[in-house]
Amino acid sequence: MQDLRMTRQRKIILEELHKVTTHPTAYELCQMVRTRLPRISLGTIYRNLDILVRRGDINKIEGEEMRFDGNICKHYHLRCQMCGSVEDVHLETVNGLERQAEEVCGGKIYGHHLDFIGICKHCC
Amino acid sequence: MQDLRMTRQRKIILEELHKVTTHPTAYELCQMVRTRLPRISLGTIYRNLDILVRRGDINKIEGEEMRFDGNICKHYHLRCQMCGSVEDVHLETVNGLERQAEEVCGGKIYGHHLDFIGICKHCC
DNA sequence: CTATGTGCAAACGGTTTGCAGTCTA
DNA sequence: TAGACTGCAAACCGTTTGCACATAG
Repeated sequence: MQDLRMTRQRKIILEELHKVTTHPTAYELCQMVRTRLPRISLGTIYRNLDILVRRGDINKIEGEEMRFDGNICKHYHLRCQMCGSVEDVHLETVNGLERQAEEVCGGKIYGHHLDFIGICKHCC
Repeated sequence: MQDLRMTRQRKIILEELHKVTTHPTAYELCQMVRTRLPRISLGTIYRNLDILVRRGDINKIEGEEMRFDGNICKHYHLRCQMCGSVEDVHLETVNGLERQAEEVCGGKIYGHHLDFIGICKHCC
């Protein structure tokens, strides 16, 4: 990864993502950023999110559509089947699974993602 | 879910999916089915996969692109960062997580998905 | 017989990219 | 001042959908 500049756009994208725990989509984040940079394009949002993910500054959450997470501490998520939201689950992450999995299927395992499936308390 | 017909197409899609443990994409499955039904359309594949998922006959695996799993027993997956494959991990699933998560964040939690991140033994 | 299913092709929607001009370091 | 970055618009590509015809039950 070459010489990296901190542009006004990149800085504000990161700031806006750090303001929330809602894991916005690129489009939602674009709306948030546009309150401060009205002319920013969705393409710039995507390009910057990609760079920030590759630098490890933020996390990508895959699903029906991509969401982004400014919290890079290990944690789990709850996906609400009702409203589609992705909420943090403040639970101790399970240890030792990687080694077990490696024994069972070979290869090199770095970590795991865990999503709970259910209905969030807001929709219940 | 109304009156359900077992068409030639639906039957063969299910059969082809049961033949493999590779979690094919809709397009890959279409190629497989076309060896037996050369004129089947991708639209029909998608429509049938959707019905089969809703009936609980197969599972949908979300990610960069949708994949489908003919094995409906609870199990985990290894996502290879190198080749993009999704492989089964024959490991006991973790129990009791749902109750813990429900205590912590409320709502109603039915289950969890767990994906290991790493490099499969084929790419290592 | 009739509602469900199919093939086809066009539409959709999230994401990526080419380009010409801009701005950070 | 060079090369990274931006806004814009078009392209991309996986998925969905409308339609006229076919077919399972």
